[in-house]
Amino acid sequence: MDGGDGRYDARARPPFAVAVDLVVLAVHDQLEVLTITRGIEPFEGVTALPGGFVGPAESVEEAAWRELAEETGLGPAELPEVHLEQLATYGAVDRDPRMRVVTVAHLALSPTRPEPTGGTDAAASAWRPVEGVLSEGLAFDHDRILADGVERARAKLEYTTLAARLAGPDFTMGELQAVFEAVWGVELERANFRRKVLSVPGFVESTGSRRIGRGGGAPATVFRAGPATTMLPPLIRP
Amino acid sequence: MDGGDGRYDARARPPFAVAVDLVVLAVHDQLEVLTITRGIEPFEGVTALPGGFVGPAESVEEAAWRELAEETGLGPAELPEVHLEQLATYGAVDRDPRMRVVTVAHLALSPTRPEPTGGTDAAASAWRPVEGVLSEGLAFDHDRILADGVERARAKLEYTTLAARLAGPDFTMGELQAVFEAVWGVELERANFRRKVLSVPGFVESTGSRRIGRGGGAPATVFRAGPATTMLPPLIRP
DNA sequence: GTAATAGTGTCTGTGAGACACTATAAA
DNA sequence: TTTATAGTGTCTCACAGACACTATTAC
Repeated sequence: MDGGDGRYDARARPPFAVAVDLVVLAVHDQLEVLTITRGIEPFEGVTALPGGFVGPAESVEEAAWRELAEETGLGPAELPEVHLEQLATYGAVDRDPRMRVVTVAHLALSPTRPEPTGGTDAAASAWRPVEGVLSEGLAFDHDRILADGVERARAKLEYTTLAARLAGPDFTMGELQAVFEAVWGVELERANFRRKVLSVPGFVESTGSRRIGRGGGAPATVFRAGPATTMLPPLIRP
Repeated sequence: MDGGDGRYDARARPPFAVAVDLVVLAVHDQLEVLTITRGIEPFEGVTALPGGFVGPAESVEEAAWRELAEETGLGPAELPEVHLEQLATYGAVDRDPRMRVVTVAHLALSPTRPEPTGGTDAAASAWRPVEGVLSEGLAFDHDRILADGVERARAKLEYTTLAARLAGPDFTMGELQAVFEAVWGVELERANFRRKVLSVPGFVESTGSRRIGRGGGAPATVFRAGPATTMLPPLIRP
């Protein structure tokens, strides 16, 4: 790790702070992201991603889960339903004007859109459409982090079964298709989509019940996520 | 980044060190990785990945390129031929027994296997087969980092044109196929492989010349890497 | 009735996999 | 000659995309 050259003295090193930032995505009608409005300088009043510093006694992964729980207000019962993975690390020298901060960004995909009552400043948290947030801009380098997170989510829908988690505890085939269409920003052919999803073993399971959607129409079979995690061959976006 | 809660004091924070570690891969006959043998405790005499600390005035990415140049001895002329990308960040509390170190691992793919004459301890650097290194074990959590790096490389060959860079400045179709087979550890069907590679626009370009390989046989067309970076549809490993 | 959604059937084109065949080199 | 590699041809099967058709609900 240090190249074995012996140049090692903890006190002599300048202070690095290590943080985690979260790209928390959910689908309502469009793709939405959990944002905060900063209450202090720098970037006071500007939209930013939730996050915080990694504590001395917690791993980076533990810090990400802790921040996720704090910002969403989700409890131990609902948190396991959220998918959390490391996204990338951002370490430009001047990305934070206050001091040297290296942040490990994480991507979270939530089946629901919990009211952001938790966290240290609840009123400043809000779910907002990704498209609007990206066009209006974010504090620090959070524009790029959000863009990278959205791209990761888009790519992961292609070869994993994560969409079934994003679609909620249960869902109709139309609702699952709507998740793909919202994340990818495209329209899919209904019949081919259904065939593909049902052809992947363990992607979805029928619950046996049926449900009628908003605009009427025939009752649809209700599914839940199955045990599979990957899709082979993938479902490639058009 | 700090959640806007104002709990901010650089001096009050415990010292985090931020490091970069490198998984440098090249294909000779098998898939090989650049390793060092640690000269100091902890893990003195144990195989490890090259790496080092991020300096106060350099970005994480700059530190990765600097370490890559130091460890491989490659100069400004050859370094651009190496593919370098961020792999993942490892932040367990006790991953380094000396102090809290968060390391940003990077993956490097080199077309050649330069003699590791550079670095601070040249004699301790060596190219070794990935399979053997993984079975013998590595210092710190470098086992997992190497395994993650190899898996990333395997996945990237599927949907990018990186194999053409790994195959060297120029290569025959048989040599390019050998790169895929070494990284994936499988055998591919020659005719179908050739057709697939040639069907991707910009994957490879013919140089016009021909070359005869080790075991004789008909002279083969020599190719070089083309401008394309992605493969659609992908070349999926069996 | 119309509009909207769910579910199924079917045709076509692309491409991967398997395998056969010819050509050109070294030993 | 044998052996090894390069290059091409062809057949089959899986699957994505497009589109048509019926069924069931709300209005």
